[in-house]
Amino acid sequence: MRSPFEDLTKLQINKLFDLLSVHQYKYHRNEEILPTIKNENIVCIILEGYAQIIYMEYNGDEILMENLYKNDVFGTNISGTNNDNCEIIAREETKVLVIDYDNLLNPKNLNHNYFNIFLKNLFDITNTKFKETNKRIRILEKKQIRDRLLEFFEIEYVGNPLKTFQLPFSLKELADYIGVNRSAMFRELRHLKDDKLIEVKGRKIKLLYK
Amino acid sequence: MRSPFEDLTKLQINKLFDLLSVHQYKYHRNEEILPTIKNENIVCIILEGYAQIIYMEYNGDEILMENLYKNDVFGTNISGTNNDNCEIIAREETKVLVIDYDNLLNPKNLNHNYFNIFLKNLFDITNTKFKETNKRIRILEKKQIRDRLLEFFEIEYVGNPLKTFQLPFSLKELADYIGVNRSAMFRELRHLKDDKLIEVKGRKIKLLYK
DNA sequence: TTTTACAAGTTGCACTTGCGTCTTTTTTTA
DNA sequence: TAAAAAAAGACGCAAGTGCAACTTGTAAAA
Repeated sequence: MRSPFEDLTKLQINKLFDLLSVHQYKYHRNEEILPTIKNENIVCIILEGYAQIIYMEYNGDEILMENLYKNDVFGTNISGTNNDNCEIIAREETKVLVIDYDNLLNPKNLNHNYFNIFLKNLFDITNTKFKETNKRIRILEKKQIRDRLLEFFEIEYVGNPLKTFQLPFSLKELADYIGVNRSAMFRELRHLKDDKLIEVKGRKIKLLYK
Repeated sequence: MRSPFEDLTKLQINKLFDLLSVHQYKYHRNEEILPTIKNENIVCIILEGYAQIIYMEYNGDEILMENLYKNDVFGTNISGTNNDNCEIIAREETKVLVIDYDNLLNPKNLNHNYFNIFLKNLFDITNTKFKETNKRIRILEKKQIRDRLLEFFEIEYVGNPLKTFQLPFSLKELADYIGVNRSAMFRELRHLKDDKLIEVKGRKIKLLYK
């Protein structure tokens, strides 16, 4: 993950924090991050540690929305994932930087070169996240599990001449990612194998079509 | 829709176009936009007219991904919607501005105030789009039509004290938006009515719960 | 007005999927 | 190394959904 502070010196970073009147908070393992101000328009950066965005269903179910590691950017105006029904939980000792979004858009800031570098970095980082989200939309729009899997392969494969790739996560997590029941996904993977469209060895998948 | 050129004078906009060595293209009704360079990292802005992003399924189906009106921003690094399998079609006489994404991130540009204003505008616009996309993800993640509808109401309702709102589009389009079969959605709306959870009058929906 | 087109609404059926439950395998922790 | 936990894998069943085909309503075009 690219750092939002790329191309900035230590001195510039300090100036930036001052300019944006940022706040820094520290959280312990399993502590909730920003429970009080989560409805403000803010942008946050993980300076250290590891946290998770958990979405609370109206029926009480909890869904893992996002893993947040060092340099990850999140916030109401960035992803919209932390709304009323979200909890952000530190999973280890975690340091978070909080920036007011409206302050971030203040035209006066644009006079400072270090701010502009920072803005450019944020722009690039959020665009990368946005692209990932749109990939997922293309998958979730499909009505059938088979189509979702094939779309996922299409996206992961992207012209890899070996037609083989390693799943970036477990099959259980893949089921969550493509939004289907785990055991139903297993069944469909088996059908794809039976139809000689793919080969599966652990997390390694080989495409036999195309 | 907010303009990417907000807070910029005519003169500044001209300077900006020069700095970014932008290209302008003009398309006729039903002409494909940028068929040749669609795999480049670019950011585009609709200067005039109206276009659509169409996604081509591997089975030949065509899906409307996005409507693009004046001032709309799109491109490979912005939404990722225009990839290999996408066509962008002008639906009337349409003028498009094309900017090279890497050029947009060139640190030298940051010395120009008008560029920084433009960057800030783009940042804000794409964040707004990103938030919308994340709303849709929250809906599409649900496994059942009922849950998708309730999540949609949750998002549209957002504390409206009247618990009543007007659908921003037709029921057919709503079915596409929440990614389910139209007639299955109708059935589920009826069930929600039968269970006295909602009242429906045309496109007006009243929530009876909460 | 009549015609045409499209959205809204209904129904039956087949098939897909979610879900629970179970066994086996692999990985992690003690 | 053993024990515990998590992931992988399988399966039956009921519920939910997609799909096709149809009717009704409504709004635009001839």
